[in-house]
Amino acid sequence: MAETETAARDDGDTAARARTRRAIVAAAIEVLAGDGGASLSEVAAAAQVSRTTVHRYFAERSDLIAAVADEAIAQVTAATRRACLDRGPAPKALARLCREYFELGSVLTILFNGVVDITEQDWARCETDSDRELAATVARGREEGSIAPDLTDAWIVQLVWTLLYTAWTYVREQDVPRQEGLELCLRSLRKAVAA
Amino acid sequence: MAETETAARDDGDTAARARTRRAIVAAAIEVLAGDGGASLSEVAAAAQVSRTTVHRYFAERSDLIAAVADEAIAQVTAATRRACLDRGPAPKALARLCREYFELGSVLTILFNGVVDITEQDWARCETDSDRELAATVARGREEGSIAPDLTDAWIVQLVWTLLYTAWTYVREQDVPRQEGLELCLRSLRKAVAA
DNA sequence: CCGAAATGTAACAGAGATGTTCCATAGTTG
DNA sequence: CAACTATGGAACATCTCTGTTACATTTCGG
Repeated sequence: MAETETAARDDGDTAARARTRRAIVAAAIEVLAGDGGASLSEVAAAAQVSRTTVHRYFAERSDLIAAVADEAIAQVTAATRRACLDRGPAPKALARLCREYFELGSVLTILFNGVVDITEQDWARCETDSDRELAATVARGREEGSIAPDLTDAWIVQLVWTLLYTAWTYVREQDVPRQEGLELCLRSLRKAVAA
Repeated sequence: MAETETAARDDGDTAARARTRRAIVAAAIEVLAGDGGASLSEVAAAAQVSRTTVHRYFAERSDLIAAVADEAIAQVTAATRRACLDRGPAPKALARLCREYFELGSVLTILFNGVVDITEQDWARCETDSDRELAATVARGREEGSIAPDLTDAWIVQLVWTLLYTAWTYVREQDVPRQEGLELCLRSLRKAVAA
């Protein structure tokens, strides 16, 4: 949900093409979250489209990956906005952000695993605007005295992502209700960063 | 260090062959930690051995992967033993374990990423004896009242691995001293699991 | 309904990795 | 030295994935 227009439209697309393009990107996110090295055939199958069609929209594999990255970042940006990080106490804001990010599911995995594999370089989530907002909130909390002064911004940013990823893994592998995973994540984060 | 005999010897190996076999497995661990889909040529190059030689020791790729997995688990088992989990307060024991695991470096990454990719199934670290020991220590801490009663064993096990992985990533990406990453990891874990 | 747009099917060439074989060459050991 | 071991190098078939092309078929809007 919340597929706006970043990688969803190539401006020049008809409605039908836009639909197909989004279906492919969405399928790619799901498939690549499970296996970063998945073939285009698998993506095509997941999108219920022929491999040829995938190539019609994304000439090279890297083009699809780029679209996936764009879409993922767009979704994270939207989720960050919805969290209204500048409102209320910093710890509460972090919790709101986690709840929003948690809903992103596969997008979370894609980003955590370093844009799938983009250049095989595993540069993991490079600095995004969202990460900077998150870091700023952490800094605010530290000044307010609600966040531990001995933890760096970068560490806490990393920690948030890690805990979310852990929660998803936990839910998937332990076959536990989503909400339970999320609650454990929130509890652990709150205690870990508390002043 | 601590390469005992799990995947290092095929019993029937001369000293020379055992050396080569271990060099290949060690190189594979390093290379595959960086890229789970790395080719055998890359592994061979890293081991300073020809690709042919790699195939002499490991007929198929999956054989090498299996040897890597065995070696990784052996190292984790040894590290777990060194931590003497049954000694002292549970939180202290967990910290000792983290310090030991942290030293494993690439082995950590290999296991965290699900034995590289073994069957492409991303079954991530399945239950090992070490994990069970870790879980038992957590349970002990909970009974002693030193570990939060509202966090499940499985969650904390997952958390330990994730935090270690995060610490490594943090050190690598933020170009920060190893010890600083480790300390942040320990501090976060201690606070997160505290009763 | 008709035509253009969108998709599917099939085939192909090329790149890269795997796994195998054969032969040559170091190294080691008796 | 001589025999044996371990390794390197090159060549090969095979496989999978990628990217491209040509042609047939469906779909949908005017």
